[in-house]
Amino acid sequence: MAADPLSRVFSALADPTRRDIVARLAVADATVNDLAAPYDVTVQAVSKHLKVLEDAGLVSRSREAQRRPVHLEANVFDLMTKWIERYRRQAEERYRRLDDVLRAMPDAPATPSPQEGTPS
Amino acid sequence: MAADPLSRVFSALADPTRRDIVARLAVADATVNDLAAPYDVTVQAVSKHLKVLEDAGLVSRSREAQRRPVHLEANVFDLMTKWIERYRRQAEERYRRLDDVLRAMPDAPATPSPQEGTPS
DNA sequence: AACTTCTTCAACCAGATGGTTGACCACGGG
DNA sequence: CCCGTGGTCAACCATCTGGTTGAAGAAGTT
Repeated sequence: MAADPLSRVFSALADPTRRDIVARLAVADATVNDLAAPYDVTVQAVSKHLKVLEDAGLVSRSREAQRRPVHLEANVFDLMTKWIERYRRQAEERYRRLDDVLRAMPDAPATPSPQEGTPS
Repeated sequence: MAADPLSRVFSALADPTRRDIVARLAVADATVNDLAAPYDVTVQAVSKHLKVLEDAGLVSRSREAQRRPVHLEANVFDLMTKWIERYRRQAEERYRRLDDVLRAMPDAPATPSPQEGTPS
């Protein structure tokens, strides 16, 4: 439970129910009961899901009478996006470089494309 | 284990070791033994991690003599990025709209901007 | 003060997860 | 042919996770 922030965010979104909750919170804030309605699990289970999302910083809960409206904190998405983009870009960059190497291959017979394989 | 693709990808990246493996594969393909070297866990454990990454479609393993070079499939990142961006955008849009509503508040005494507003 | 509503806490349970050890399979090199 | 190397499979273990039920806290309503 004491994992790094990135792990918590990824882990929180690794559950379909929690992703659905996030999707609905993107439209409007909602109470725990509202959020629990569509699913056939108990309210307590949804409360637990919200705790996971809250620990990940994806959601915040305020107080309003006996209700606890849940609010989506979209800015935490940045953490993930940055991580993802970094390695995606890096991988693509590497791919591009490999292409260059292949294209500039000095002692290649005649651009050995996969289609015209040497017949054993 | 039979979860939807998005859950598998998020879940796969919810582990620091696996994220580190992805980070290293973004630089260059590597064998299981190479990948296992830096961590103080057994090679079998790393092999399991790779299986998780493979099931998520983040990684592919080819055959080359007795070695099994692991390759990063960066395109699967798109799945996540799309999901994230969608709801981030939606949440920001909602935020913006709320701002508009507040700004256009008809029966407001004198344009209650956040700075000078009496926040209840 | 008593009651109802919204929510969380606590204890429990089944199944997934991350790790271990030990055996095994697939190669290439003597 | 046998052996060393690279990798996986199988069984086992501790812990985490998502769900349940039951009780309790917090804040309005009557």
